[in-house]
Order: sequence, then C-alpha cells, then structure tokens
Amino acid sequence: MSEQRYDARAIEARWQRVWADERTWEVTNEAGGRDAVQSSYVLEMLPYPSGEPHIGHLKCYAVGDAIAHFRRRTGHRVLHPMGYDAFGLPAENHAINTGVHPRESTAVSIASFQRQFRAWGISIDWSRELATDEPEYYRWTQWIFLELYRSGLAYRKDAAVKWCPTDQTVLANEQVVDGRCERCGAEVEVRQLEQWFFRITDYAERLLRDLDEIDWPEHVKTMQRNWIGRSEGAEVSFTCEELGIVYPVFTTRPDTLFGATFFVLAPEHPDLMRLAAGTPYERDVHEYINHALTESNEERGAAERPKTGVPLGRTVTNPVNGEQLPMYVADYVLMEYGTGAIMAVPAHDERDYEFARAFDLPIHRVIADADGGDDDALPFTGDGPLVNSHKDFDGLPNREALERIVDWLQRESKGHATVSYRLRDWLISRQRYWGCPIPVVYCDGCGLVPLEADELPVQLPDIEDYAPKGRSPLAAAEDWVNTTCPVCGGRARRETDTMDTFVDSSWYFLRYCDARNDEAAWDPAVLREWMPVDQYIGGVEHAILHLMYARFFTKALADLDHLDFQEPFAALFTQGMITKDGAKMSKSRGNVVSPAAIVERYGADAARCYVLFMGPPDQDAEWSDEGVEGVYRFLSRLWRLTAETAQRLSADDADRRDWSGTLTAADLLDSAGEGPDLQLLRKTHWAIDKVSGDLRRFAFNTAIAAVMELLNDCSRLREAASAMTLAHALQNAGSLLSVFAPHLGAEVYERLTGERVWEAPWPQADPALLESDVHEIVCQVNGKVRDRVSASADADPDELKALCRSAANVRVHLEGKEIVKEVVVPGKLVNIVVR
RNA sequence: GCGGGCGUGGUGGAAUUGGUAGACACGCCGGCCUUAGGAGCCGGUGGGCGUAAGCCCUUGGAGGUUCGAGUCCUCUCGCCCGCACCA
Repeated sequence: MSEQRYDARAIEARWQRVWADERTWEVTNEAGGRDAVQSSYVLEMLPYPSGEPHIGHLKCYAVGDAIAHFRRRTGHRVLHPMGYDAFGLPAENHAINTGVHPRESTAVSIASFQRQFRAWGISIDWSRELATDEPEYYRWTQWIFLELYRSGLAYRKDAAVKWCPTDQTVLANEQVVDGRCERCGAEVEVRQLEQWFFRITDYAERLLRDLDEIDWPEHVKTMQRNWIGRSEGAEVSFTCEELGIVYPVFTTRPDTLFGATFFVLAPEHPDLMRLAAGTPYERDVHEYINHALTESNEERGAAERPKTGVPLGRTVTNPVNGEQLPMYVADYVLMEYGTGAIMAVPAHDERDYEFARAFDLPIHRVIADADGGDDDALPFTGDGPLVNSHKDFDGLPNREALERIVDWLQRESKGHATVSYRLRDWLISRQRYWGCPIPVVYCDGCGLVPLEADELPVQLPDIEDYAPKGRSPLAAAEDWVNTTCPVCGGRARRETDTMDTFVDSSWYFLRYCDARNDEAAWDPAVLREWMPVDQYIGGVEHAILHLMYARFFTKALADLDHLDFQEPFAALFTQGMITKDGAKMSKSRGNVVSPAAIVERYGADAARCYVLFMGPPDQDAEWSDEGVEGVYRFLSRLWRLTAETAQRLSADDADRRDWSGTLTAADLLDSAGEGPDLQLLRKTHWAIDKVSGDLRRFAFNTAIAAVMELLNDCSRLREAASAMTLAHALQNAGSLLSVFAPHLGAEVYERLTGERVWEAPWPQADPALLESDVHEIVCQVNGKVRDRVSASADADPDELKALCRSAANVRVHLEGKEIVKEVVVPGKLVNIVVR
C-alpha cells in the first residue's frame, strides 16, 4: 500500500545518493577555453553561514538551480559551485559571549548549510567548495591586497571616518544606512583615524560607464548610478586676499557665478580657526564648530532644518567680477563632498536662498525666466537667459553661457571644467579579530613594509580574549604582533586590523574557476573558460555594497593584467524577499519559516516548487502554509498517476512495444483521430513550448502552472487516452518539472523510460502539434464579445466574417443595425462595428 | 525634493506583440468514497439582475487615443524601494 503514496523522503534520499556517489554535477576545466564547448557559469551569491539557511536561501538556490539544470539540458557545460563567506562579526560576537572560537562555530554552521544544500538536491559541483576563512583562500585575498597596494590602489590615510560604537570598528560609507550601522543598527560616530582604503574612486567613471554593458535589472543599475553620483561642473578658485589663501569650489552651475553673494565653508574645514583668528567672530566660530561636531549625522542631515551658520569676518574675491564675498561657516556644507567650500548663489539655489534670508544677505538674480522676464519667484532653478552678469554673456541662454564661462575661466586660469563624484574611497580596515589579516608590518627603521607573496598567508593567530577595546583584539597577541622586518631584519609589528569581509567576497567567483590551484590565485587561461559569470543570482540588498566592490576588484585586477575582462557578472537576477505576516522574517518578530521543517514535512521538491510558484521570482512574496500543501498535492498527483500509468504500460503489451518516448500526431491520428489522445499530445507539446519559453524569461511561476495544467489534462483524460499517450505526457511532465523538482522529475522519468532525466536532452515541442486545425473565433459586436464560432485554421477573412455574422447571438445584436466596419484578426477574432 | 517600481476576484497571482480579463493555485461551497478524515476523487466559485438564455458592471480614480485598452497617452490618488542640505 505504501506504493500508492508519494514518499518524498525516500525518493529524494535515493536520488541524492546517486548524485553524490556519481559526482554528477562536477565539471572539469577544459583546456580549449570557452569557444570549444558551450560553457555556462551559474552562480548564486556567496552565503554567510550562520545557524542554518533561511527561506531566502532556498528561493535563491531554487532559482539558480532551475537555471543551471535548464542550461545543462540545453547543451551547456555548467559550472555551479558553492562556498561560504566565513569571516564576519556574528561568529566573533558569539565567541565573545561563549568563548567558542569563531572557527569552530563557523564550521558548525557550514556543516549545517552543507547538509541543507544536499537535502535540497541543489546540483552543486562540490569539488570546488571553498570558505573564505581557510588560509588556502585568504592567502590569495592577501595577495590581491598586496597587488592593489603596489599599484597604489590600497593606501593609508588619516580621515574623518564612521565608527560603530557597538561593533567597535570603523565602517565603509556604504555600510552606514541613515546614520546607522548597516549591520547592528547602532548610530555611528565620526572619528578622525588613520585607516586603510581602496581607491575605488579612481574607477568611478568606469564603474558608471560599464553599467551600460551588462544585463542587470534597471533598478540595480540606477542604485549604483545614484551611489556613484556623477556631477559635471567646474572648479573655480576664490581667493581670500587678506590671508593669501586660494579656495577652490566645485559648482555644477558656473553660469550663476555672477550671482554669488557669499561664500561658505564646512564646519570640518581645517582653515576655519586660522581664518577667524583676530576677527570679532573668533569665539562664535569656535563654538559653532564644536557644536556642529557633536551633532549626529542624522540631526545634521535632517531635510527641513533651518539654516544655521556664523560669519568668519573675512571675504573672498569672486574671480569673475572681483566682488568681495563675506565668508561663513555653516553645517549645510559638507566636508566630504567637493572641496568642503561653496560659492553661494541665493537667487538660484534653494539652500543658499534660505541661508541668505536667514542672514539677511543680498540676492542677485542673474538668470531671467525662460521668456526673459523676472516674474518667477526666487530661488529660480530653471533655465533662461543670463542677465546682470557680463556684457559677453548677458542674453545668452544659461546652458550655453555655462560652457562659455568655463572656457573663459580656463583661459584666465581661474578655474576649469571638472567632474565630481559622490562615491568615496572604500575603507577596508576593521578593528576586529575574525577577518583576513592585512599583510603588512610596521618596522621601526623602514616604516610600513608590505610582505612578499611567498610570505603569505599571514595566518590569523588563536587568541584568548575576543572583546574589542577600541582596537583590534589582535593587538594583544604579542607573540604574533612582534615580528621581524622582511627588509632589514629589525624589529617590526604586524598590522593588527583585519579586512572588511566584503573584500573576501569581492573575488570568490574567480577562485571557483580554479579552486584547487596552490601556485596562484587562478590560472588566467582557466578563467577564460568560465568568466564572466553568465548568470548571477542574489538579493537586491547587495545592489551597492557587494556588487560595486566586486566590479571594482575585477577592473583593478584587469588593469594589473590578471584578468582579461572588465565585468564579473554579465547578467544579474535579483530575487524578491519572502515575507511572513507582511514583514521580513526575523527571530525577534517570531515569524520565521524554517526551510528544514518544510523540507522535512513536504520534501525538498515541494518546498522548491512552492517558493518558485508563489509569484514572479524577482518580486517579494508572502509565505503561505496552505500554498506549500497545494504544491505538495500536485506532486503527489503526478507521482500517483505515474505509478498507475507505469503499471498499465507493463500490463498492456500492445502499448509497450516500440515505446520510444516520442510520439507524433501521425502516431495517433489513424488510431484516435481528433480524440483524447491527440488532445493530450497537443497539450503535452504546448507545455513543452510554454515551459521552455518561461524558463528563458525566468517566469518559473507560470512554467510550473503549465505543468500543472498538463497534469490536470492527464487526470481528466486518463481513462480515455491510451497508456502510451498518457506515459508520453507524464514523462514530459517529469522532464520539464525536473528543473524545479529534480528528485521527483528523475523518478517519474525513470519509471516511464528507464533513463536518467538529467542525461536526456531537453524536450522539443513539435511545431505541428502546437497549432490546431480548428480555431475558436471570438465574435465581437462593437468590441463586446457576443459569441464564439469554430473555424478551420486556413479560413480566409471573408469566410470568418460570414461565419461570425451568422452566429446566433451576433445576429441578435446586428438586428436593425448598419454594419460600418469589420475587423478580422485571423485565428483570433472578428469585430463587427455597427451603428 | 530627485530617481525607480507597483496598484487586477476573498487570497497569491495569470494575461509574452493593443485582440476572449481572472490561467494556475489557495480558500470557500456542493457532491462522491469512507467506520472516520487535516486523505483521495468529481463539480462550482469576480460582482449585480435573471428559473434560464442572456444582459449590465469590473483591472486604484478621472479623461483621452483606438473597431478594440489591464496593456498606449495625459492628469490624479495610494503603497513600496533607493538617494537626499551632494553645491
């Protein structure tokens, strides 16, 4: 009797054993490069192993695996590897609380991830598995660091940086969201510290431009464009004559230079006290600066906050007209952007306008309304002709004047055209233990000394006390810290900061290609076969951080001749979040759905199909327990009908003979005419066509729905159709479904054909079976459906018109009316327009 | 404020190029089978009117283009995401 039940657990265990024993999903590196074989690299974002995988992982791998299977079955050699982003704070914080070494707790999590990924039946090439905390891996992370250092792309600088008081470490700009630590949510502080940076800003232009070359979702590209924040403008020099200091400012509006009426420096500007010294404002400036620096970013950044500031008691000369502009310090000017100083044009800038009103400063309009008048309220930020500027420019449309003014500044050496970016250099040092050591030492004699490649890896030592104390816990490991200088042999101390874990994940996709190479990080010839990644899959939360860093690494390494491509991920797919009770799943909310529990109860195939069936995979979707059950019922029905049909097939010798698994209309026409067999055969080929098309456009939800439709027809026609036709339909259902439900797909296929579905080519729809000889034609009168008629596929428009006019309900609606027009869409509809 | 996206039954969603709105599934209702069902099978299910045939309404709202609009255009309302005093 157990034969009659769909036993997901037994079926899944059986096939997982086959795949593990036979290493089914391993691929070798072919010497021929990617032209020789159709190679395809399908990759999901590197998981951070913490506890066990959540439902988002399941969805991500269900998507990636469907793509990987589909590509394999359509003739590609597919690289589909797995690894772990194993360094990171959660394991370290756990160590602080429990004393368990992060390496141990991470290993436990990794084992749990491995177990789950196997239980889900994901087709992974396990021979390339890696973890970023292994010395065999981070040795090469350190090597890349040194390559960047030698080319000037890694450097130390003293800067105002973001410090997370909870995590006790500095953060990159990208890791601060709304003034808070992206990881723990604590409000960040600003500290002046010397830190390690990667010069990602050198790549701003290329990171922006090359977005046009890659097949990524538009919203992700937009987010990156916003983050890079390119602005074209000019740098213009203003001079404080009294002190003889030149202040360059960046402006996107050099056309408004003649309207500048004051000048503002950021509170962090280093010259402030020097400027104010000896003026009556010295004390006020001092107080203002102190106050500004104690305010949080959030307070300062508040949009509708009234403008504040203090005069400096000095003036600068406007280079275009020699006017003396009073200088101010005000916190609406940011030190991080541009030069930390601005020329203020209140007539044409909202912020400057507010400040001018608050401080009763003059407002000089220099751009007229589009029609030349001056009726529009100030500040006027639109376009119009220049006025009150200079005889050479007055009257010119401002956009044209802008260019002429920049040319003129350039000739006069008062300024030049330039481009400014919002993107900042990537701060990569962290004052924490569980990360990749930075491979440099500080020698008493030689100063900062980078290690040589053959001295790598700098191993992370074991320590007793993980608690951060404002500096890396590594600083307390005296035996490790004290070393000798590789240059002079003298006393030296190791760098005790570790790298941001985003460094580890910025190149792992390269390592997979050549994961066991212990001579080099990779062999460029091997990379040529697989890179760039053909399809990358992951959450949109990495739209800026990981995806920008990985692109930067790829470009930098290409410039250093280690790679011969510019973009790591040719195509990107971002899957939507699965929510529960309308919110993101989280332990604190108590709305977490455990994939392990779902797989335990319904099987991996049902769990995988459900997360894909929920809706379009790039959209967020709400979890429903009833939904999984529905999919489970569908799989059960497929299994039962397969078992029943297999039995019928073996009992019926007539149907069994010459069974090849391929049927055509001709096979069935003489025996069955237009009966149920042909109907089912047509539906089968419709499903093949539908699923193939849907897979190409990542419409997994409708692909699964199509297999459901096919199965519904199988059920409906199971008595009427022959066992052979039914078997053909079910075999194809199993074959199509195997990209989503690989275990049951394999089981169904094997039962009906004796073959392995993953070795079978992807089914091809027979075009002759996709088109029916008879079409149902919709009959509309004035655009409203009034009847339906059937017509042969080759009926000409006049026949269709006649057919429709005579349809019973159409005649009712034509009664007493005059036919004005008839529109015919062959094979679809006829619309009769009447008056 | 700027940029991007989304509004379709009780619910998740489908409709690929302007051509039958609501595929598929959940839920619900009815029936069969069963000692029993949180199992299985069959049927029904956008709203309104009607015994029925059928008619009217319906894709956030208002206009428009078209023989025909969920789809295109204009305006508008609501929600979500990203950036935000970036000069």
